[in-house]
Formats: sequence, structure tokens, C-alpha cells
Amino acid sequence: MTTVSQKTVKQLKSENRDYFQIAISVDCVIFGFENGELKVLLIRSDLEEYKDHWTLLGDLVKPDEDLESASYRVLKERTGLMDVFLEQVYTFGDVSRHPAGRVISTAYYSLVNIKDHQLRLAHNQLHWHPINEINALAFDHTKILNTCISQLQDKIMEHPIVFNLLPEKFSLRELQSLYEAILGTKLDRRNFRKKFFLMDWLVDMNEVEQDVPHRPGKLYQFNKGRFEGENTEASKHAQVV
Amino acid sequence: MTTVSQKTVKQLKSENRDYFQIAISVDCVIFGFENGELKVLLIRSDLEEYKDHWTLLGDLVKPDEDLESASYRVLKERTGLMDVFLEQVYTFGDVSRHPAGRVISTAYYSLVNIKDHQLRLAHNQLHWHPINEINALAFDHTKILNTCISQLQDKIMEHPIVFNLLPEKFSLRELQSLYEAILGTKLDRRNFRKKFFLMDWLVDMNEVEQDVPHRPGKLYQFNKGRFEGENTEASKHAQVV
DNA sequence: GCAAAAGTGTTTTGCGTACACCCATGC
DNA sequence: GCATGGGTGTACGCAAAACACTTTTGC
Repeated sequence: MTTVSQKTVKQLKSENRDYFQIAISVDCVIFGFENGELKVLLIRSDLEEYKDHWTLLGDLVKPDEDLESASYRVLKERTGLMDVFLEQVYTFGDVSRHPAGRVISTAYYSLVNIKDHQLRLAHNQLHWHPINEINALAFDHTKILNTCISQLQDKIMEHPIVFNLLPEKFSLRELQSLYEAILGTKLDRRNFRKKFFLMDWLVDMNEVEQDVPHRPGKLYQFNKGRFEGENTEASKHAQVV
Repeated sequence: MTTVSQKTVKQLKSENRDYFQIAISVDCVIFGFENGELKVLLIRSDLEEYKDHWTLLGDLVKPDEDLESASYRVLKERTGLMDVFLEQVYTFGDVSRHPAGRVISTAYYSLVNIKDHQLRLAHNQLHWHPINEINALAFDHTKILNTCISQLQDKIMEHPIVFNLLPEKFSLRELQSLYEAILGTKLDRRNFRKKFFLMDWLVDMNEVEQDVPHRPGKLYQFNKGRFEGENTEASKHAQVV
């Protein structure tokens, strides 16, 4: 029936020149945790048409740049951060999602420890926004944000990634309050503690909190050793909360 | 510090012309189920350099075409199928993943009922390959396939999607054998049946199998009514097997 | 009557969940 | 001594998992 014509790569390349008219961008949902709230790093839109709107941090992907590298570049340029947790979530490709032309965007989320990086943000257009206080973002960024929040909620139930949002040492209260902020629910303290000790995700530092106006809690560290040799996609199946 | 310059959409458009040099494609992992095996629909590469390799079904996305529409188009063009189950999985964006230039590809998987569509494939370059007998695919398609298989395995544990792979009416044995083929494990028959009846995913047709060389099993249908108004992303939290 | 798969219940075990009181510290 | 959060244990219910025998049909 249909005879399939064989082509060379070179032929294919020239035949499809019309298709190379699409730009691809990455948008990063950068999560942080501060004062018991889950926050997202946003920037004021640099487009006049959207000057009252906040947007996610993103940029066009360069023709000679890996998709993931582009995300890391955005993170590094905007926050100075390297080696942060970063994960791809979804690609948004509606024809008219962006006013500047056909721009398909791949969304990533990353988890950073706000405290380590406050200074770098001091004098620019970047601000941390509590996720519960975010109004309309530019373009389809509200949708992107919501998709990433859902994904994060799912992910923390089975994977030890929240530690990227916390300082090296943290109390169980901080950890629980982080889970509560992400999930938007209250959790039972005794069950929460029991679960974490049972899972062996924590290492007791034999230190306690300083300068708290109440009985200080013990400090813990993430038990990195337990997860060596595991990439992001592995290690399923262990319900966390 | 950094003064952010305001731009109009028009300015942005012309400034970034160099970025619109990337093509985006969709690649569809089309799953089917036949003879107790999970299969994937593959086509012989139409590139001379890869003529001995099989590839996933994909195509470049047109500049005026939604990403998801492109996937549906590929499915329709290749299999004649409309209204199939389709879900985005991941976007592969390494610089040198494709020999024809900078092509970023978004992977989708879809679930089809092989029996309904055998004829359309008879005389072309398409063939169903059992997932356990697939050798090296062209480009990074092995990686894409494996990502989709993992995703499918996760998904069927909580969502009633496998019915897309079965005929309208099916026996519990067929259903269980499908789960076993996807997960690559054996399951306990009694627990499996109990679970499905408890979940109320099935409707008893009061019919039995015909022409089987043993005691015929009862036939069931997917209980569509129970999931009306649910999109693909909703309805989490109900462990299936 | 034999092969092959259908159909069926019970028991055990682990996990999630609910729940209340005393303790240590700062002020 | 009081306010604040830290720290701890038990009991219940449900769901997962393990497990074997009888029934029905085709040949």
C-alpha cells in the first residue's frame, strides 16, 4: 500500500525547515519554605502588556542548550544557586499560550533553602510569594504553578525530597510544618514522628534548637546515606504521610 | 541594581528571532494488549541511516498546532483511531538527541484495543512488538519507551485506564492477565477479584465467554458511570493491585 | 474422566488513624 | 507559675497478603 520513501537525514533537515519556527522555553517554579509558609519565587513581567503581573522565572532555550541545562541556567542566573533539586513536570504547548509567538514551555520545579540565598534577591525584581496569596500570574503561569504544586504534593508522599527546602539541621516540628504547608492539611504529631523514625529518613544530631521561647526540640539531618545511588525517578512505594 | 527594561511583545518577538530555530515533535508510545502480552506499535525508520531500526510513531509539531493535537493527529494518521486514551509523559530535550537538527520531543502514551484496528495496519510498515522482545530503537526511543512503561505501571495502580486496552466485554482473567503483563508480576487471583468487585469498577454483563476450551468465565464491562466528570488528572488515591 | 480455568472465604499481619497526658524550657 | 511546644504509647479498623478446594466446561 503506502510505499514509504527512504530519506537521508540531510533531506529531512531541509524538507522540514518550516517546522523550525517554534521556540521552546523553560519555566521554573522555585519553591521555598519560610515562616511556616510554602513560597514561590516570582518576578515582575518585563513585558509592557503584563507589567502588573508576576511571572515564573523562565527563559527561552538556546538552540545548542539541553532542556535541563536551560533550567539550571535560569536558576543560576536568577538565584545564584547551583546543585539544586530540579524536576521536570509537564510541557505546555497550546498554540496561543504566549503572546510573543509560538512558544512551547516545559515546566520544572525546584526546591531551595530560602535562608541560604536571601541576599542575592535583595535588590531586584524577584520576590517570594506565599502560595496562598498569589493572584493572577501572566500567561498560563497560574496553570503551570498549580500543576507543579500538585506534582510536589504527590511526590513528597513517597520521596525524600522536602529536605531540599530545609536547612541542614532541622527540628521535627519544622519538618511537619513543611509537610502541612505543602499539603495544606494538619497532621497528627505522634503519627508523623512515628512514621519518620520508622522510615529511617532522619539522623539524630544530638543537638537541640537554640533561642526558642519554649522547650527546644532535637535537631535532625536528612539520612542521605540511605538513598545513595538512587536517582529521582527511582525509589517509589513508601507512603510518607 | 539591575534595571529591568520594559519591552513590548513586538520587540520581544523580533529580538528573539534566533531562538525560533528549534523544532518540536511528539512521539507516541501506543500500547496494545494481545495474547497475554503488552505490545507497542512501532514503525520502521524512514531515515536511511536508521533503516534497520524501529521507531516510535511521531511527527513534528506544526507551528499552528497544539502539542496535544499533534499527538492525536499522529494517532489518527497512523492507526485511524480517534478518541483514544492519550497522556503526556515527559519531554526529551537533549541537544543531540536527534540527527536531523535540534528537535525536542514530547512523549505521550496511548492505550488502544488492538482487535478493533487490526486491518488498518495490515499493509504498511507498522508492527506490534511485545515489550519484552524489543531491541534497540532508533534515536533515544528506547529511553522514551521505558519512561512510558514506568509511567503506565504507576498509573494503573490508581486509575481505571487499562480498560482502554480491552474489548468492550472481557473476563476477569483477561483483566488480570493484562495487569500482570503491564506490571511484569504474577498476582493472586482471589485477591485480584475481590479488589475489583470492592472498587466497583466493573459491571456484570450476565454473559459468559464463548469458544473457550474450558469452563467459560463471566464477562464484565468497565463501569464508566462511576467515573463520569473525572478528567485524567483527578481521581487519585485508590490502590488497585 | 481428564485437563484447564472459574469461582469462592478465612486468617493473619501491618499500617493508618485517632487520641491525652506529662515534660522541659523561657519568660 | 505559666505559656509554649516537645515528647511519648495504645487501641481500633481496614486493607493487603497468603493460602486450597470445589465447580464447570470442552474434549
